[in-house]
Amino acid sequence: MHDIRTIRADGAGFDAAMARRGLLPVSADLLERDAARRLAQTALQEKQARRNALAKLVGEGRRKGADTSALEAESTTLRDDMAALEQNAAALDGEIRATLERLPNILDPDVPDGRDETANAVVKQTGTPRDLGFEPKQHFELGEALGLMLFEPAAKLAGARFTVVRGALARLERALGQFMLDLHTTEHGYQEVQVPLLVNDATMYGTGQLPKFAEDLFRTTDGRWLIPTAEVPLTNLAAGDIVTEKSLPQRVTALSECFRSEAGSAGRDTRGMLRQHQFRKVELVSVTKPEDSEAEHERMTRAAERVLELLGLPYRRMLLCAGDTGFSSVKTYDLEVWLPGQGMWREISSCSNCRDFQARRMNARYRSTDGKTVMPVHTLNGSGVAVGRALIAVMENHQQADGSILVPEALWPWTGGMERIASR
RNA sequence: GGAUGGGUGGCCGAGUGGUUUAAGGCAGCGGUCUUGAAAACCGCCGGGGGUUCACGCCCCCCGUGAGUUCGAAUCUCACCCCAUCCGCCA
Repeated sequence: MHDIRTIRADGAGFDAAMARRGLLPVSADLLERDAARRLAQTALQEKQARRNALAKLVGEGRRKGADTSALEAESTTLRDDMAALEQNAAALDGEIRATLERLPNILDPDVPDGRDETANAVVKQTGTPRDLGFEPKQHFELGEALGLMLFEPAAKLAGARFTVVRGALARLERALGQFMLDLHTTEHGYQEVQVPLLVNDATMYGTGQLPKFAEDLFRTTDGRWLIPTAEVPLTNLAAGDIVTEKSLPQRVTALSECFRSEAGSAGRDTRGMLRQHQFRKVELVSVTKPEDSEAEHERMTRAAERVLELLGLPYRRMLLCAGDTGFSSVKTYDLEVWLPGQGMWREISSCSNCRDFQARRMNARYRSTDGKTVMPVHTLNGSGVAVGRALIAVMENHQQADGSILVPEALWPWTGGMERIASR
């Protein structure tokens, strides 16, 4: 949510920022309504002041036993005028708000121009795709051959975009999640949190899923929403709070199920478990002072990269272009992992700095140590990393010619020493 | 699902129609004292908005929304949330 004052200060600059997102100018219309709103509000407040004064006079008059009927009559006539002005101001305020809450965040100057993912920039690459010495298989070929990754039963139970994983592969996925969680809590300073997977409207609004992206979400019959990422509950932990400057930064992480309707991606990635209605993800969320968010963004992205490095997975860090950067983000790094079976780099993590955009929506603030100012915090979120996709990446990168899969050594403590997954 | 009790500033908590301009405490900030710290004492100290070059002045906010009234934290209605007990339940 944008501060109308920044638009007042530089409407042309704001329009230029929105143009980078491919949006038409809105500042002139907004400022016109803003001026009208303030006019109505000022007039209303003058009448409220008069009413307050009259009420005081009536009170004093009655105590003395004086006739106050003239004062009361004036106050009564004020009421009608006030109601009209109040309605006018509230309507304009609602219109301004309705526009503002659907406008995306202002992009960081670092973000390259571009309409889609083809304009994303490679920031760096770590590890190189290895020549396995044989024709690599895709994860679902490996999984089905092992008899441990099943799509027919999932379709029977729930439909398309679900997967049943069994046995050693199920254990491997569980190990991946535990490994990531333990890494971030013990080495990267994040506190583990268990969060609700069902949340209310206000929570979805706070992180920016609502009101614009309801069609991407699942809704329950009692009006709640299934979280598409733990970013939603983790970030909203700060909603409505004023915290002390000293308590920042706050870093939290959760391993959670995520639910996405995948509306609009019909036909994409239909084979395998790359794009599911339900998947697990370890999420990282940081709340910082404004001046710290940029450094925190790098730090968080490094934390996610560390996961891939320890798993021996080649990856590259992408800086998303204007057209590919999400609604709430000013700057996003995607981590793309190499999938030998697919022969492609695929997203496995996305780390975003939202600055004060979500904080304003959810009214999350901090008080400076000198007690003088209260300001919105900055919020950041990143996958650290997607567990289901990590399972795919481990399977495809560590597959052997015989169709077995070597378990990365980093996972052994969580796999009970299981070092290889093979059919038996 | 049923019953009862609640929701007041960063936190706790008083406040049942008009000196509430929301008491008091805690925390925080500044100061006195001290080698330093603590304690004690003194002062400052909620949020949002309008207006003003500024000082300041004004308006709104006591869970949310309607209503009654000259006037509402206080009265009425609806809704939301929390706690406890009962029922059901992993």
